[in-house]
Amino acid sequence: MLERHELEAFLALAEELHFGRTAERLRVSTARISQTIAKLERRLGVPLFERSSRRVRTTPAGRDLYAELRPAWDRITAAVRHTMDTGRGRAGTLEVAFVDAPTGQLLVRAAELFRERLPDCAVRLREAQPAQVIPWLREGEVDIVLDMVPFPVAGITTGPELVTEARLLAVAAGHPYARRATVELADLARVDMLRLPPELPEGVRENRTPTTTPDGTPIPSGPAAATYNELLTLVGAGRGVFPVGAHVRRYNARPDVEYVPIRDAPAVRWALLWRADGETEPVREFARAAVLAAGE
Amino acid sequence: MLERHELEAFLALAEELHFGRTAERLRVSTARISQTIAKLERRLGVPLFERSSRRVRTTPAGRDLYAELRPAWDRITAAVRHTMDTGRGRAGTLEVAFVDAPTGQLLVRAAELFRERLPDCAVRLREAQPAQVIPWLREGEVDIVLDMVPFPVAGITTGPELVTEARLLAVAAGHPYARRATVELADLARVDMLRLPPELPEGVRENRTPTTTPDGTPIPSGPAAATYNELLTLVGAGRGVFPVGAHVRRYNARPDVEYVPIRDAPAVRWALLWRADGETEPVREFARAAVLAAGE
DNA sequence: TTTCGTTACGTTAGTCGTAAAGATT
DNA sequence: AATCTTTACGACTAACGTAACGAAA
Repeated sequence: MLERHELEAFLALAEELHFGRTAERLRVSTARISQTIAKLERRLGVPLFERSSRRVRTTPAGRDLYAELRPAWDRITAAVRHTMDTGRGRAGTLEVAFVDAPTGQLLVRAAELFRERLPDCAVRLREAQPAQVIPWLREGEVDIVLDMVPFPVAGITTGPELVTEARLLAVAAGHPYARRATVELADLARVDMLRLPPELPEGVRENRTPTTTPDGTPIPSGPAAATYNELLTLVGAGRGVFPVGAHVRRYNARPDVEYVPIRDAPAVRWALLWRADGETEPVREFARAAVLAAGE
Repeated sequence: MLERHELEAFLALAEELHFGRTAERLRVSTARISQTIAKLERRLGVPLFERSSRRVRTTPAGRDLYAELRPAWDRITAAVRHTMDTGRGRAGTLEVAFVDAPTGQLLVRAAELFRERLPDCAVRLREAQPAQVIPWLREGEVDIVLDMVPFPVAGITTGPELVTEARLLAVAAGHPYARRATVELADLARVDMLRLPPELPEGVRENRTPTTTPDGTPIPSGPAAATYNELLTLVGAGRGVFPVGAHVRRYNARPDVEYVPIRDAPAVRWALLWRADGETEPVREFARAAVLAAGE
């Protein structure tokens, strides 16, 4: 027994001595920390913390346990990190994915620069669908993904921003907006916004496809779609609109879709993502190479 | 990352070098070991084992990882055990439960003997319903339960057998079997067998309330009930029959229920149960005391 | 043909967040 | 009254077993 999440909750709480900060640090709710610690104490049969709503302190048993657990757990995480570093290191294969086909171009250049620095580490480049990004990173299916940010997901690190571009609205060629030079966020209240798949967390979806205009007016929802081709096909068929980055104008020109700048929308930002505990030397090196490639 | 079950699967497989034995040792299916290791290797990006259907060997990376993880994990488990021992030890409270009221008598005597050996460790005795035994042990709500065995549940240890007694069939006072000196297992095919709650695992329920006679004839099922009082009430109301230990004849005599020995049924055996990783000094001491109390 | 590891799939335990309640200063 | 922890509850992830499959001797 003694699950990983219990161990980490105990160690973090013993250091923070505050449920709220512990929860924040571990990116979970305070309720979860409370219940995790309570269950652990029941199982061990010993109170590990004295707490009131004002003060949290370790008991002697908690102090002793912490003194043993902290170094042992550090040793385990260090060993795992070392295994990852050497295994996927200079002789392994770095798995890199991109979410939107055109942005993949940047990664090809990055891979060339990367190869000069770590010639023995191969790079494999593939496309990921939006809903695959999180499970693929979590399961180690890929090491790095180039995706839009912000990407507020626990356990996933956002690397340096590589590209910033204007945000355009993809609309059907025959749509009234298609003839305008620009639109505004407020205009979205009068069109249907296509949706990303429900597997994506709320924070990510809201950033890509807002549900309200800046003044709070709801934006109607259209159908959901899993891939960019599906989305653009739906746009072309007049089923709704979808915000995209400016590069699609060049890479995804289609007769049935027009792209209109959204005057007051925040820019589209692209960055590399990786598993927080998967930050190996090749990952860091690839991130450096990608920054160089983006600056060219 | 690196969950407890992954860590233990890795360590066990590195020692056994055999998926089947590893699964058996950890009390899970071989399929689970295979998938757990595969996922771990994907996340680390390194093969940890070379395997064919004939031979399993560690890779160099697996060997190195094992050398670090084994001592660190041992240190963690030892620290947890030490915390449990001292916390619930000589100055704590041992939580003991029994499933069937009359068998609780034995525990009262055991608690007296226990107190002579560990005078500073209090004993609290309570009754548990059949469906509570597993969650109560798992969550540390109780440390020891006196229950019928066999009790084939992962993570729960069966201690020494304390009592063996004849198995009787509880039948309604007016039932034809009530006038017989004995019945046989084959006779069960012609009555409704009351059922224990579905939360109980298959192995435990089948032992208490068989679904077939020895020659494979199905035994009809009656309603399920959660407590012994409910069960006996249903028996008295003619809703079905239920196998019990001989002690109920003395402790649960009721006008509406008769108890008839089942000539060819295995004896009812009682033993202490505890969480496999909750075997603290007080637990071992209480088990010794219970053996002495049973021998009186 | 037997033994052993892997893949596929449906089930369920247990972790999760939200929200409301309770406690302490 | 404000701040912090605990309890309650419904949702969903992911670990689980069964069973069918595939590979090696």
